[in-house]
Amino acid sequence: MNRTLSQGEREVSGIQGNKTTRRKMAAPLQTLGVGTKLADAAPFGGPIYRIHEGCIILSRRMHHGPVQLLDVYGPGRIFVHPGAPNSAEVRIECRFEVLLARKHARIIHESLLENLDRSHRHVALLCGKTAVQRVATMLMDLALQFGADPVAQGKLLLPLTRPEIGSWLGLRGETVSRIFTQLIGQQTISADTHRGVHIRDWRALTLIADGSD
Amino acid sequence: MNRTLSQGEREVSGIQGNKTTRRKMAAPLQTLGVGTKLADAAPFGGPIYRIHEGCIILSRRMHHGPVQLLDVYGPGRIFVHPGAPNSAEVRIECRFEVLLARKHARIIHESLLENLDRSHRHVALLCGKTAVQRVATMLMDLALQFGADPVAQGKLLLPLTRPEIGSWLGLRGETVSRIFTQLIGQQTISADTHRGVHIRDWRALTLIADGSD
DNA sequence: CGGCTTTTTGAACGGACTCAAGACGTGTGG
DNA sequence: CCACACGTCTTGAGTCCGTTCAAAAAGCCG
Repeated sequence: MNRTLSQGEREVSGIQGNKTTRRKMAAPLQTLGVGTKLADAAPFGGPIYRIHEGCIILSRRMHHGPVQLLDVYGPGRIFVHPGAPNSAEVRIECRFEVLLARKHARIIHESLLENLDRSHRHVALLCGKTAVQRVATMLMDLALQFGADPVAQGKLLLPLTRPEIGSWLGLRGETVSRIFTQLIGQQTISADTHRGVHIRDWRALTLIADGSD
Repeated sequence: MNRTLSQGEREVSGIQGNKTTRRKMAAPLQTLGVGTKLADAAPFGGPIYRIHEGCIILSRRMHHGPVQLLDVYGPGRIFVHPGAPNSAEVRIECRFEVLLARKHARIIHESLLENLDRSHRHVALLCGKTAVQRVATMLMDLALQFGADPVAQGKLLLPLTRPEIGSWLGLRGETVSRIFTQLIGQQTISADTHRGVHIRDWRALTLIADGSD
């Protein structure tokens, strides 16, 4: 279900000469290990990745001190590194393909619109939802992104700590913690470790996320 | 300073044949009146506007009821109409130029990144700032967008009602109102009507916006 | 001047925060 | 295998900021 860190063919990275191969071949995948910081790019000219496996988190250093977590990128998403005050970090070992601005213009355009829409939904979440609703929404988002099967009560490995989830959702780590125990108490989710979460009642989660209680 | 509604050459709209004119000519400007709803576009294929004068507000119908205000577009900004659940409305009579996806690909790409960054800053605002900080930040944003001169204590005509400002900032209209009177009380701004605002102390506003008291 | 919408102001309430202690898990070395 | 230490997470009690609900005031336009 969810992609774990270590598996056979890592270190495929480096740019293999693929100029003379037949067109439409599978692009060469690169690999980056956990903790790697993705260097920020020249304004509007940064590299663009399509993530195949793993997880990248995007955050931003704020004016006076704290770090704001902005988004979590999972398999399938296209990551465009924004400019200066942002920084990106690999959280789950990451296999990805580099997209060229010229060649994949349309896909990049569409995924930028998608990311913008995602950010807008996140704004709506911050403006209109309570703490419980936010956590429920986040759990579903991560579960979908990281392939935990909605039906089969798939297990989800959270790529974030409690305070990081809090930063993302506009809450404190303590509040996130309280809500986890609350959700566990009412059998909506269960947890074997702090990071490993089972979604037991998907339907209940959606109801909570929408504020229907 | 700020562009008012009625002035000479309105109704320039409609597409004038400009095929045979010399290249790099000024694109024909279209005009839309206050209250016009911009029809939502086909997925990823909507029209793209560069705003020369006026104001467009972007909002979204939420799942159960309320409307979420997402952004306010002023002169100079490039507006890409997102898909289905979003809607856009002209708030100050608007003169704009239509950009073609093919021809202006680079500019559109850059402005998408800019809008995404803007949305990220807004998320940071919602996560980390208090009500006063939010209102101060918003006032500076609108002042800059609509050309109120920072030095000359320029007047700013708010294109939004109190509840709308509240929706944008994740607050209630009442709270916004309270903070306006508070800012007026401490001489940071002044107001001749509910919509017309003078920024009296720009430096103080920036301090408030950053949370330096 | 009347009727309307928008804004202001007030008092009580509540949800998330703060600060602090305690429990849990995880890795290390004996 | 156990003891210890460290970081993360949990839990509690009190506080604060923004909300809620309601009424009064101020604009706006006929």
